[in-house]
Amino acid sequence: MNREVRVRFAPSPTGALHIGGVRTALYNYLFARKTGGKFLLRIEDTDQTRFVEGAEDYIKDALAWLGISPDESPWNPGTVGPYRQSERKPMYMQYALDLVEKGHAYYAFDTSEELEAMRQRLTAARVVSPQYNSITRTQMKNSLTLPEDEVKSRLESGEPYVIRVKIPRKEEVRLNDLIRGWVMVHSSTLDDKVLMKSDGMPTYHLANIVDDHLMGITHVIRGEEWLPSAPLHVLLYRYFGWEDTMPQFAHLPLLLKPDGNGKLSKRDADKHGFPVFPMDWKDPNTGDTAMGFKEQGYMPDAFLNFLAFLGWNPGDHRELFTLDELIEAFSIDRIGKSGTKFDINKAKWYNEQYLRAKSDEELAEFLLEDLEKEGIPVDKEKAAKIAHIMKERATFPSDLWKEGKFMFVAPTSFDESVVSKRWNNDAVAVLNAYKEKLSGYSEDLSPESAKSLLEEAAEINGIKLGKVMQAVRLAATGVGAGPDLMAVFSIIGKEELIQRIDYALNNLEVNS
RNA sequence: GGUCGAUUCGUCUAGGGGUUAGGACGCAUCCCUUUCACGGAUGAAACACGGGUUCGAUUCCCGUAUCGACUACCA
Repeated sequence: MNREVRVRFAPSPTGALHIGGVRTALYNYLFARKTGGKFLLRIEDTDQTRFVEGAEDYIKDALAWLGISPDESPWNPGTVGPYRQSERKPMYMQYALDLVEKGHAYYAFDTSEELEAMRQRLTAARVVSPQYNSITRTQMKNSLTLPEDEVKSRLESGEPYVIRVKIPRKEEVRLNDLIRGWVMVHSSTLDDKVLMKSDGMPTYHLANIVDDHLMGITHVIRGEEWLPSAPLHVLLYRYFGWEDTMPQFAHLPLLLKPDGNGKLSKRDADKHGFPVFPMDWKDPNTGDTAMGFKEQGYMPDAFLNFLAFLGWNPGDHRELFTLDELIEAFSIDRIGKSGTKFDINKAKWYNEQYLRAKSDEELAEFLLEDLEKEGIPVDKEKAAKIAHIMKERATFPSDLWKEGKFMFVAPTSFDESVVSKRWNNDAVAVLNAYKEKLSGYSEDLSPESAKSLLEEAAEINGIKLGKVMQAVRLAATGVGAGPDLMAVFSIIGKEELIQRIDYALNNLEVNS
């Protein structure tokens, strides 16, 4: 039985797509591409009370930003649609009924108060885990305990009901997880989960089995939080008679908080000042905006590379992978088992690697954008030159402007520690001489000419250039560190440089 | 509490019955250099614990501990 691989990413539109979800989508995508299969996107919106406006668009946009493109989705449907569970609503009841007919499910009429009372009763009786199961269902109001005609009349009268799966009392359920190996669970620890809710919508458990079956899903790659309910899903496949086409399961390790323990959450993001969402997300209910990797300056290829390595590795020492290379190298058996703590430093490092690999022209585009916002007109050629000397020291594209601001704006204040250490009579003498040399120089300043003029200025004063270099930098940029100074001079130009030297000479005092 | 899962440097991880336990991020030192950064070199840094099995265990088995997930008419 060699079916075409079909995998799905099935988020629910209840808010921004979490980074863990993005990684799940990525692994599904990589697996599909690697195996020549299909990657589907299915929206799991069976809980109408949790629907959040804009969440679906967010999922779509976030995946698009990263280049994780579904082969089938609500926006480019294939032949097994619809791709939103809310739109598939009419399909589910017949399957639930089929299970009732086969004796694997039953109607239950208990109100939430009655359920609560049951739990309290069991807790009081010191039952360790109060649940609706093979024991307790005999004391509840359902089609197993009620007379047949009463069940019928309740159903006909329109009384609200749910359909629950009837979990056998004693049975060993086993499943062979692609990542974890054999997992065995005894049915006595499972409960009679609700399959159909009283609002006529299926729960996740029913919907995902029915849809995965109908959509021809061959592999279910999802988060570890689903592992405990996986045995239930196996049982459902069996009850439906779909065991021979049951997908294989792969439960991914969780993404953990960087410190301490627990699942990575938005709270951690705020605490540590890094994003957990791919893009900015404005909560329509609170109006709060949560920051995204995109807006923080992470580039999609870098972010993807970073994400792929959170729980997976290629088995060799390579670190930098394009999407195509990831596809080529990917395999499920190289996914780790244990939870992965989130380290934003690694994300930054990846971003730096990708930033440096970009051409000066590409980076100039980012810089030009920022400059336009600041109202500073600069031509492309100059922007590219600046990008060239700045990119080795930038983490984000926005650093080009932030760290290179002095290229456009003359300093009006000077780093005190550098002033006190380096601003001396020698520096003043050299700068005065340099100023004159510059004034007498008729051509455009190149890095080479800037340097030779400076060397001359030092020489006529009998001063070694190295001794005053820091002061020269200070005068021109206001700080003691930065990219190659002669390149900077060439870029800002002769006139600007003279003005800056003048300003420094007039405003800085030589300490004795 | 119960069920399930996990456990190699601070972090991400490779490895797997006999290794100087490898790499990456971060950190430190040195080199390069007009500074910072980049780059290069070097260094500190790990098999959770206890029992087995074995000539030999970090690796296999069993416990313990710790951490996590799940335990809804949420997904």
